Amino acid sequence: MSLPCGLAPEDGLPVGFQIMSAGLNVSQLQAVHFTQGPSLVLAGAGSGKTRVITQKIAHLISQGMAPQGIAAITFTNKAAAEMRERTKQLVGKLAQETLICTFHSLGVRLLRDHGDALGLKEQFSILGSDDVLGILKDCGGSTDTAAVRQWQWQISSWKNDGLDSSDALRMAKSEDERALAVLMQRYEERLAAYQSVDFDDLIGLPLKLLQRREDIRQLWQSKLQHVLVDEYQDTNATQYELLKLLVGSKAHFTAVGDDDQSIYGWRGATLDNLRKLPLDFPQLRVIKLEQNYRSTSAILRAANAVIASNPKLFEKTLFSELGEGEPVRVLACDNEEHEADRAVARIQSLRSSSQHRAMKDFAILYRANHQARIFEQALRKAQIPYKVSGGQSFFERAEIKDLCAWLRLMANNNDDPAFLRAVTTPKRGIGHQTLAQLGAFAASHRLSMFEALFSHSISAAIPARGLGSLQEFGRFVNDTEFNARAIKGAEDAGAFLHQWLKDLGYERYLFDNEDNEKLAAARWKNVLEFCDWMAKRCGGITDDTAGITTTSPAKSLIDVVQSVALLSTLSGDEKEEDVVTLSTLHAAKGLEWPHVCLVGVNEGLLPFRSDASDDAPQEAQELRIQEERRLMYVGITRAQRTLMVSWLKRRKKGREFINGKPSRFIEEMALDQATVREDPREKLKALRAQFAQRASEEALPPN
DNA sequence: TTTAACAAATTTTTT
DNA sequence: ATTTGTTAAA
Repeated sequence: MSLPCGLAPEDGLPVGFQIMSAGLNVSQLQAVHFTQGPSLVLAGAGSGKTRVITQKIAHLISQGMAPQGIAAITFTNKAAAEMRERTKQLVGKLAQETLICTFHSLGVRLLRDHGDALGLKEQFSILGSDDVLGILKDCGGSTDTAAVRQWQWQISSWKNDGLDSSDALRMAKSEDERALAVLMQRYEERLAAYQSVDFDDLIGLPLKLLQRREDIRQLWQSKLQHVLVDEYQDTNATQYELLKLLVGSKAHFTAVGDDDQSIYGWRGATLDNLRKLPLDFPQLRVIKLEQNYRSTSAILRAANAVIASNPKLFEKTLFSELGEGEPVRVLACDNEEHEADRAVARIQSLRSSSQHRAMKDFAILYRANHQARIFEQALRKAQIPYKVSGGQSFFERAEIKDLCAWLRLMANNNDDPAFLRAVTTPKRGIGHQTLAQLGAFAASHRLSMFEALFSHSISAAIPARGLGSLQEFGRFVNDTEFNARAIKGAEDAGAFLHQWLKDLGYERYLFDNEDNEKLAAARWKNVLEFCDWMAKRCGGITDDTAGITTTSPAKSLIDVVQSVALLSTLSGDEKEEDVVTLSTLHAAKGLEWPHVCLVGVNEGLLPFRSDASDDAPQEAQELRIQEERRLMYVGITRAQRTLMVSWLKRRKKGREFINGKPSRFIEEMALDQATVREDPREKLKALRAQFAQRASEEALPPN
């Protein structure tokens, strides 16, 4: 492949450079080579963005930059893992020195190192969102899950905008907001008492830290020579502020993103960050990657047509040199079952046609998780292997959460959510009555539940019977021998875990509490798998817990479990299985497949519409639609060779059936009328139905 | 007071 | 269909 004109870099550059530059196009090379200031790389879908980032890391190193001085920040652990892997392929072991992690794990790192400046012990806990839900229910005295979710959501968005409870209180416009701000304050106090942080704090607190402590800020600014941010369009206000403080006035950073793929507005991401970048950094170099290496022209044309209805932040048009390809297919289905059958039929027919198509070449993409179910059934019936991504994560499983709660509690006795879970698994004669009493006592004395347990005045508050079992539990948790082994026992972590499970009687507990023998066995298997995974993590070979690479030789169980809240899948089990993928559109971002079925593309489903969103102001409605449109764009651009888009003529909504309308995005794809025809088999079926009906009409005597 | 059995409600997207 | 809240039994 010939190098682009004017940029032939052979002379005057370090050895190894030519290998690295091989195969990059002009704009990609520009993006890689611009290192002396801030740059924004607008990377269209499939334009080789990960390649640019990894090549840039390699380039910086080859220019003599210390690998430790480079940070690459992503949003998901998966993206971080892939980036580390691909960097390793370019620079070898040096990749381990580079900080390649998610925003959240970077936050963890900052807080573990410097959290004491904010009154946070090193052993703080990270709360998952259902821990948070539980705390808010307790603080707000409500059991209405839906309502509390709303509070949780509002508090989270305040935090994402960089507001704390006093800001919220000051700015509150209604009585409701004031009440919520007060609740938020109570929530903050609780977290402080529990020595715990939530997901949003993992960004907000490090930001606070860098704002307040100049010494720490200096430390990091001099440590980091270049920061690369992946999926920049997904950053929220606090993440942007954090980035600015990390890079300092030198502003050596590379933001890589695509405004057309911004689909996380609902969790605080804002395109303002993209808009503001050229204003905040006038010397910003903007580079566009417009050549797509993934999809055929037919697919890309549909994608461009859809996104054309959105206002443009930066003008850019993707093009492909992979040829026209198969036309995009649109399919109208009678109902969900029919749609699932059609998707299965499509997979089967493509597989039986000339080329050898693997199962892993296919993906079925949908808007919401619950849509997966019907496709699972159909695939199972057809004996097609599949995996569901973006469903329930391994660490969400009850049995895994049980174990994590135990370990968390050992690490941080003040972790009340962990306490509440551990104290009742297995059942030890302690019920909500006793726990409510303990909780009330703890709250009134501003203690965590564990502290309250051994407080001297506790016996007055709780009947002796319950207190006895509680304190026995407390002693077991703090069993010195166990703790010592958990904290240092790195090499025999596996053996320790098994011993501990036995002492706990966890296996018996699982089987006693589940009358379905098989299910209990599956759970137990999960537990064992989890233990193996933990043990491996503690082994100290190469460790990348929560996306942070550390070279420390051995880690304790406690260290490992503290980052589990950030993980969703057991990393390392990413074995390439030859199976069909079922995925939400959100979880599909960054991935690609030769053949994609985009299903349930209905008005109300793909531009998603909830009853609540109806009475939102006009402008907000429009922004919502734009984000849904980007979601459609993401879906279309996942496909390499063929794309089928289907919609439902009748669909279930809640309990009853309603008539379905094709999504407005289907029309926006501006396909040739000829391609929007129904599948030939579909026609045949319709004909048959007509025939049958006519026959029955004839058979029946008129009236 | 605890636990197990039973009834009812509920679905956007996720670090 | 799964999961949460309520009620009844132990």
